[in-house]
Amino acid sequence: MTDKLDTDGWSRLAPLVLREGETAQAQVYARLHEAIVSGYFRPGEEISLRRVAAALGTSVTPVREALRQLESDAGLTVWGGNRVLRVPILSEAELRDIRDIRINLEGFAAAQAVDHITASQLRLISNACALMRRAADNRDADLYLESNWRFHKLIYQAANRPVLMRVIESMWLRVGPLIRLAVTAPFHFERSMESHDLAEQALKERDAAVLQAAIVKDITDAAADLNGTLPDDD
Amino acid sequence: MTDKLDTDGWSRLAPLVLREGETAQAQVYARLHEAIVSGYFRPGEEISLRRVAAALGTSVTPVREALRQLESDAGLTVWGGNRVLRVPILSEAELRDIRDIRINLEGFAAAQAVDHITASQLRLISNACALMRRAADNRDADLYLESNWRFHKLIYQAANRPVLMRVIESMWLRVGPLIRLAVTAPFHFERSMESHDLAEQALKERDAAVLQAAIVKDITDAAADLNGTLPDDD
DNA sequence: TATGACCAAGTGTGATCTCACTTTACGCTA
DNA sequence: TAGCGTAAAGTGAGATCACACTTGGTCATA
Repeated sequence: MTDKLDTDGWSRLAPLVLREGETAQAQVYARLHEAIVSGYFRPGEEISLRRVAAALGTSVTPVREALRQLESDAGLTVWGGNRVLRVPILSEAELRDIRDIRINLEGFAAAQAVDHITASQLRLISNACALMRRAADNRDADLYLESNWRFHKLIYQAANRPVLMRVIESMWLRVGPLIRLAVTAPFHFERSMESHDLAEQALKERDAAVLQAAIVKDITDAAADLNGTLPDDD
Repeated sequence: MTDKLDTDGWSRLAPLVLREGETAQAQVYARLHEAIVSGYFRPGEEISLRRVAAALGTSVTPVREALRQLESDAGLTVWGGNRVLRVPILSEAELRDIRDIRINLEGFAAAQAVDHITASQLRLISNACALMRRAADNRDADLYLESNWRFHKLIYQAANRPVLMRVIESMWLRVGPLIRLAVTAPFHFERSMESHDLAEQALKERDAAVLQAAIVKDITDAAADLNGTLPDDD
């Protein structure tokens, strides 16, 4: 049993600490959301109500609502006649679809960020970029993915667009399980960091056009690497 | 009791007909989704678990999951400390946010549609546009809203982008409760139909740039009218 | 040994119940 | 009459149970 758990993401799901003022359902959702974005679960892996409930130490009720919510966000999809939930296996068409949405929205958000960004926000972004560079040098995938998301998130948050931010997050949720596989692509770190450096520089110079182009390039390159992780024939 | 029901959207919620192969939860979600997009509920109106369950003839369990899903789509939001769900009252910032997302994504989808659209799809779109024109002439808000959504939906569907379509739908879900109020704005029908005619013509001529511009103009004009429906001070 | 039938374990779904909390309305008191 | 306090009704949250269904393995049979 334990050996099975060690090979997947279940072992990383620590029991819930119930805080007052926050529902169990919201915490379950947050845990699973983070787990999926971080790529703890492999594409195609089954997510069982009772297993999640057992791992998190709650009943199935909050878990069901959280899973339904994730299904609504397309972070999970129902599978067979059994209606079991699985981490989605994206098709090439869906991946292209997501890439183009990201290009449109994240490019727009980045351009908007230039007008509103503050010095302290810029400092946080630089820190995230530096952390990401160190992770890339050390080939530390976990740290890289975490700081990569933080880097992008901080930029888009500077645009001060809550609805837009939420849509962008949902796109990351969809590609989350794949990103971990993509960083193993040859030269992924190097090419990705080129775009990130470019973006950071453009942000400092408040050059919206260059920043947008850098973000678009980053997304395009990443999508190409993601495409390489797809099964050849399916 | 009945007089109260007639003034809001509850009376339009007919009891569920349970079909096999489809979960009760999915049907509840579909019913409420349609009701919100169609503007059956006013912004700020409370949606109670037990009232929905009673109206639809099910227990609260499927309703809770459906409502949670709608909350995830931002079709509903939690209100006070009571955690009661309400139809969202959009702020000016959120409305602008949604407008810009729509401009980016629906403009892109329309441009993509030009390359893929078939003759039969074009015919359906023309039909929807004609229906919408008739509704505008008759000042028939219900028919107008329905055919308006069908018109846009058919165009975007021609782009053949499922993920993109879903994101666009979620934006319409958010503005749904407001749209019904916006059609009462002066000259809304006339101005809106100008853009629609322009879009239909561009689609026939397969002119992506003109089509995209027409869609963007339609969204921009509608957003201006929607802004007029917001409470003056809140 | 290969194959088919059956049984057990696991799955999501939906109903029901209890609980804590908020809101509302009624009645008592000053 | 105005104000306050209490009780009742309504709210969502969470746990638990029964049910139908799928899946997996095992055992018996050919």
